[in-house]
Amino acid sequence: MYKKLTDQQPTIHPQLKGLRMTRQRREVYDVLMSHRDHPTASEVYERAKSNMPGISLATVYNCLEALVQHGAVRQVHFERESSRYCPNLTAHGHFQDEKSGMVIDVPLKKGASLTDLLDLPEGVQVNNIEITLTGKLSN
Amino acid sequence: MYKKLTDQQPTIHPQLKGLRMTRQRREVYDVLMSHRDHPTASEVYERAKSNMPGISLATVYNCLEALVQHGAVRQVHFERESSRYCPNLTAHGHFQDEKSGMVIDVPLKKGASLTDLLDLPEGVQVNNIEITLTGKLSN
DNA sequence: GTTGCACATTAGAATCATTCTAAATTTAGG
DNA sequence: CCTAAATTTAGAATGATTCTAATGTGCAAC
Repeated sequence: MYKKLTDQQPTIHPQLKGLRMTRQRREVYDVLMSHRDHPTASEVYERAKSNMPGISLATVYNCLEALVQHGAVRQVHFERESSRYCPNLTAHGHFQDEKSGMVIDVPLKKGASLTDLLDLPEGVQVNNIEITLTGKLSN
Repeated sequence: MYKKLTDQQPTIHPQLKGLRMTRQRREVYDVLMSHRDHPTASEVYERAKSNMPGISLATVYNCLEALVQHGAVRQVHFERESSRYCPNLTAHGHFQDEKSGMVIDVPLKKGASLTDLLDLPEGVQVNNIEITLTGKLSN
């Protein structure tokens, strides 16, 4: 279970080193770490408001951007739907159920590496990879 | 070299079977097949206008959607940028250069299959896969 | 070859996620 | 405690895409 960040214990989390810690960023980070689904910015906003009623949507966007830039959180995209945010930093892809819209993490099999599946041209430096699947979750 | 579709020779292309062939759909399809880069809807619109000045942007969107539904063309997404359209129907991913925005196809190594790299839960039916890489094209 | 009608096209308005703006506030270092 | 630089905020702006409703057209059936 994720333990909420407090003012007393501000930045133990390695991913947040070097990121100026504001109340709003802490709250947004807590929202992501405690639910661990794949909320959109608006969903994060709704959740954050329950603890911090005055927070604004623009701030939620700003905080999410800062967390993404620092590598504390990843952005996930399906088509041109709203960006979703994922705190799982291991190499993995995402599956979205077409009916419900629900997103789940899809781990890579261990030892597997995407880059040796792909025929990349010489001299490219890959900074980010997204693997997104869509389909039906029959169960 | 792709040979333009004509009214005389309307629908030899297997991917277009069952799709009602209008002048506009033919034009949009020709644009995609003859350049084979990864244009956005607006770029397709600009190119289509040179042959068919009266075509509208809404129609280009409609035609692209129809071609995608029929599996004649694929949509490609980078973050929340405009959708791009790709006539390459083989299994492959896409790489986008961060500086220029240019997109290139990244083939899978032969014999390779993405699904046996991934630890998918039981009973999921995968209908679509996108593999998108971003980074620097150093050369 | 003609016809009918379901499906397409069109211009412009509407939508909606996201980014921008500029003023007020807050953080963290000294 | 003070200050500079960064952050927050409400609301406006942006921009890709979709919607609307009126007009036009492909093509299957005759």
